Amino acid sequence: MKTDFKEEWKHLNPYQMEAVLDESPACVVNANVGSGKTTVLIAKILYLHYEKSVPLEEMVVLTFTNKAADEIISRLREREADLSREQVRGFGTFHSVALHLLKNQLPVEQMGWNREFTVISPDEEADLAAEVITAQKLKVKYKNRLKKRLEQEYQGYLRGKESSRYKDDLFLLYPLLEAEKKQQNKMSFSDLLRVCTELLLVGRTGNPVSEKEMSYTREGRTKELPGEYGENPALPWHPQWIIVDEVQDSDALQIEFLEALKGKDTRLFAVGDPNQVIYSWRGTGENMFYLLKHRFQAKELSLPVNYRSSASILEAANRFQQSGTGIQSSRETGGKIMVKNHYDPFQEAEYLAERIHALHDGGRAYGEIAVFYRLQKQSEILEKVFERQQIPYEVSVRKTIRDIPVLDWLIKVLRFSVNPADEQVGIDVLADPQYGEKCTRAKAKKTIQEQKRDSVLLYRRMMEFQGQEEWKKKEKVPGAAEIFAFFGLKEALHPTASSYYEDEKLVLKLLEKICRYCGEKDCGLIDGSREFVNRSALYGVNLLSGDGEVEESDFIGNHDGTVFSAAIGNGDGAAGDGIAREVAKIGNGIFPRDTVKLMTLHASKGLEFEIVFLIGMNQGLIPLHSQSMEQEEEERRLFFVGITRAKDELELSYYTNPGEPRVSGEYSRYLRMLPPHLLEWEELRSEGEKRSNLQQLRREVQEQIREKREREEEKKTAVKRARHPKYGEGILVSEDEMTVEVEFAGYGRKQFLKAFGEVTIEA
DNA sequence: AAGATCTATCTTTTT
DNA sequence: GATAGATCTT
Repeated sequence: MKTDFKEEWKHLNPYQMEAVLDESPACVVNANVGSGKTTVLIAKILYLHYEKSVPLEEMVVLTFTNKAADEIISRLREREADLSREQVRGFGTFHSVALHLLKNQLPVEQMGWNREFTVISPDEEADLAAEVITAQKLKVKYKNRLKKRLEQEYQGYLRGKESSRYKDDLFLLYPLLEAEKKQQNKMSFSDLLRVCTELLLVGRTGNPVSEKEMSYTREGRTKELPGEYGENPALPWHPQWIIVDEVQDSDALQIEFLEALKGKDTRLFAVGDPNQVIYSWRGTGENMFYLLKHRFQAKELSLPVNYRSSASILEAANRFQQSGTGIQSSRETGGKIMVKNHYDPFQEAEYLAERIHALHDGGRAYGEIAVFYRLQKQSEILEKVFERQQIPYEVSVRKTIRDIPVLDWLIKVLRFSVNPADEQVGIDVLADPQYGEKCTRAKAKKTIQEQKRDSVLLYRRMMEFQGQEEWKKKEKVPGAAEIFAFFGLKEALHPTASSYYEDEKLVLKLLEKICRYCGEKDCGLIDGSREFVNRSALYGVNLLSGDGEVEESDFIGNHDGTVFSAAIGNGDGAAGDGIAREVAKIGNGIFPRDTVKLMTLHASKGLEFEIVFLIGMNQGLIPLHSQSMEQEEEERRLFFVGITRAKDELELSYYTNPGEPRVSGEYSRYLRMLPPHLLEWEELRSEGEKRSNLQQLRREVQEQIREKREREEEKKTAVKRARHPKYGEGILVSEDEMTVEVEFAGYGRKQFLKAFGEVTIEA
């Protein structure tokens, strides 16, 4: 085995080598863009494991996304085919590792939860908070922004600030909410990290970081904890190594988790790039990289050499590098960066289609080309035009199980089944207008609180689930059809509804996935499904596909739930229900399909392409209007991330007539910040802008986009139920001034004139 | 209940 | 820098 690495290490440069071999107590690596960060990370793990005989189980490898964790594990598996799940139990996102520790090692009971706890999403936490507010008659302002407030002010609460920003009862809500979560035996994302951190700190002595330095620990909070772990001598557990990827993205809670996890003999190795902080608006601190270095008195190494981009692209990027000593190029030359203007987004899309065709004819694969933009909605025009021009493309769209109503509901059924203490999710299931028991939330609550098992089959089955002795055994995992029948799902999915076939297929697929998961984990259905639903909460999830399988008309995504929904340039991409679109899997940054990739600048982070078009380089778009200096700096980093994705060719373009309210017809000042000798300007603005075919294109595309938006709006509006004397209860499909359209189970869709007043719509 | 005032959102999205 | 929505003031 060892010789393999010697061979591989020949390709490492001295900086990379130094990082791999470093064994300082704490080390942070300042890794420039494209400097082989992941290579170093993997080499380091392999080095420690094979050369230094550190068992993989003694390493905790933390990433920020599931995708990154999956990439590391799969690269490891290339070396060691029979790598077991157990061996890499410490590899994953901060949250998934915390979950694993809470489930398997830490005495979670001491904090008021039970080992069978489930994980809830921020949405569910906000819903629960709203209920607590009502029940306790709290005065909380801005309830429509509760989710955001809950998250934003949590740090302040933990740090012992006296009251919330708006002088209301929010800080009274937190402890009540926590009590309710304990009562219902469930944890939010931040609970996972916080509770895990606190338990790791229990009874700890001789730590490099004293508890007083823990910035979130409130006076008194730690004292409430029991002082020791009781009879378990293995605790507290500390790994030999902690390895952190993309450390610039960590937040305060994550740093504290690191501090708690790090024992006095634990070594810490963290890699990151302060120039690629583009998510600080969602809570990442600005200087986490240096904060970490300071906290752990870490040695700082750097990876200065970029192996990705041409010399001219790097010279441009260096003007936007905000920290560090500049990126060193590994390539001698590079063509100029093209700068072009277009009349408007339509003309630009037409131009791009033409250019891409030419590139393809010249031997470039579609998959080597990407188009980046600042805003999600900028993809619409490109999509329509590329469809017409027969350009195969994929757009990055985040899709998860939660976006598919029937699966969202099914997961909730399972969540309640494995944790009947979760009253809230039970109510969600029974009161679901589409798949539930056609009852109000109040009635569902009564059913659950009074445990009226006999009234509703579904409720009874959910309550009986955990009692199925057979299903506790690992050798008795049932098939999907058996579980389907057990819950009486056929009835719930309305066998006569037009959506039944699709729903049933999706449900069975997910159930099969769960059964397979139990097999892999070698556990019974009860434990397996509890773990599965928890993972699905953290995984954003698309767990519908097995690895690598790509089926037509299927719904497949990679592990972090990102799906590149594709249209293959053959007309209606958004067919039917909008779910079963043809979709391709991306994993590990490798795109199996030969398609042009369309994505936002944010989504481009971590990827690379031979040819990159960065469009909409207008003042007010790149950079987007920002109200603070910090935000403006982040816009610059975003641009930096975008241009450094390109290996060979970079083309920037702007509109002279953007046609959007906040976007100026001026080109971005960022273009003036680039060294002029690197740019080649081409004036494309022509009279062609008035070509009639282009005007027709504009009209048609705008109409299509308008329709698409309407359809989406329709879908978003909550499902309303309607009642008709003859057809009974149905689901409201659409409504205007004159008519209503209702879908009835068994009768299909019917339209009615409002004036007749036969149909009553529920509020 | 109207009118004044405050706040966040125009954007990006992970767990 | 305009606007929608919630909250506060009267």
